[in-house]
Amino acid sequence: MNQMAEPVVRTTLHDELVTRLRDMIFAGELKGGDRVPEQRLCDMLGVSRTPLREALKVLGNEGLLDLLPNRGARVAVLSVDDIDEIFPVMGALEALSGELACARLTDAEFAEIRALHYQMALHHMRRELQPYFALNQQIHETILRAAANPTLEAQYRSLAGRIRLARYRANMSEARWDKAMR
Amino acid sequence: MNQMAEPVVRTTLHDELVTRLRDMIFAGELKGGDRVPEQRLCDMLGVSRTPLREALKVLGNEGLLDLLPNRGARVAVLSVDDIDEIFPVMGALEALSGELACARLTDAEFAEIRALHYQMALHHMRRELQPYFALNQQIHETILRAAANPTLEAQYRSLAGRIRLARYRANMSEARWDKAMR
DNA sequence: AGCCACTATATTGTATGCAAAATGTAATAT
DNA sequence: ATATTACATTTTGCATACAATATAGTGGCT
Repeated sequence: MNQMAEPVVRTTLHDELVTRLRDMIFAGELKGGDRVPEQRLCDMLGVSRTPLREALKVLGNEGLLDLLPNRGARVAVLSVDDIDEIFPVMGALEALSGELACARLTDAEFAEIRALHYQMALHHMRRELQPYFALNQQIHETILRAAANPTLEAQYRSLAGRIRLARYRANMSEARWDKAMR
Repeated sequence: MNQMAEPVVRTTLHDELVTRLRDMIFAGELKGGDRVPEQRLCDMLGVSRTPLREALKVLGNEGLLDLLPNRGARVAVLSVDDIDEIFPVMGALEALSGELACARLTDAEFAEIRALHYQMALHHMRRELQPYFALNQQIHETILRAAANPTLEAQYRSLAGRIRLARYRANMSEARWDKAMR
């Protein structure tokens, strides 16, 4: 027994459904404000209502769905106020993330991030929104991983997910990543 | 119709159960590492397993319970590493909280907090743990409310709840509230 | 036509039932 | 006596069934 056995990935239906539904929301298959028709989803996914509803409760708790008693779930819609509320919190978490990461990063990794950052600044200068956001996210992911704090990661991802509900995520602006980077 | 009607508090069983179980965990009726016997709880609370299980899923997602597939839920136990992981995140949120609060506090409110803070320092000096923690929490609550950011509040409370699972919450130390206060 | 009451339908909330998996126990073998 | 297997019991996961609430459709009325 000198080889580590494959960890058995035994999963439950509702867990699967949580991630599945999350993805559907992010992919826009379930759009903001839409009702979430339980029965239809059950048919689509080939499961019964019980696990699906368990998943809905979890997503409701995460803020991705609004759960109205007796009136079903709706995909959350973010008002401008909501966004203004979430951004500072994400900012604080990013700042901490950067702080923790700095203490652990090797020079090589740090250099890589600097390179990504430089490239991102370039895209920004050229107003190339799409690549800019892609790099931006990649940098955050890298820093977050380097911070090596699963709690932080979970909290951040949760908020990032909510923000993704907002169609326009313009001005995830410079001031913030400067701060996040140090 | 010149008087605002009482808002109808129409609640669902699983929502009720989420808060109920949370309280039971905080009160220590369900202790760390214990199995959570579904059937027994159902009998105690007079509900069926369906809403109870929905509540368990939510609490699992919050990190208060560990959900083991096919093996039930256990009240989460926090390792020292877990705590070390959570504290910096809470610290960051507290810092933000203080920052936001400062921008909104009236002089009177600020003075009140200073008074509380002074009193707390006194308790600390005299090594009166119990009153110290009580005041500490009161101050945090006040600042949190003053920050007027429900998202921040929710995130913070979630972490604070997890921390409450740890029996010894010694050294929620000075360095932190200095920072949180400015 | 527009508005209200009423009925029919659909959707949600909760309870129950059943199969699969895990836990506990007793009997057997070493 | 310890370890191991086989069996009985309990517990979990999921599906279904039933009751309560909301939605929508219809007809009558002003």
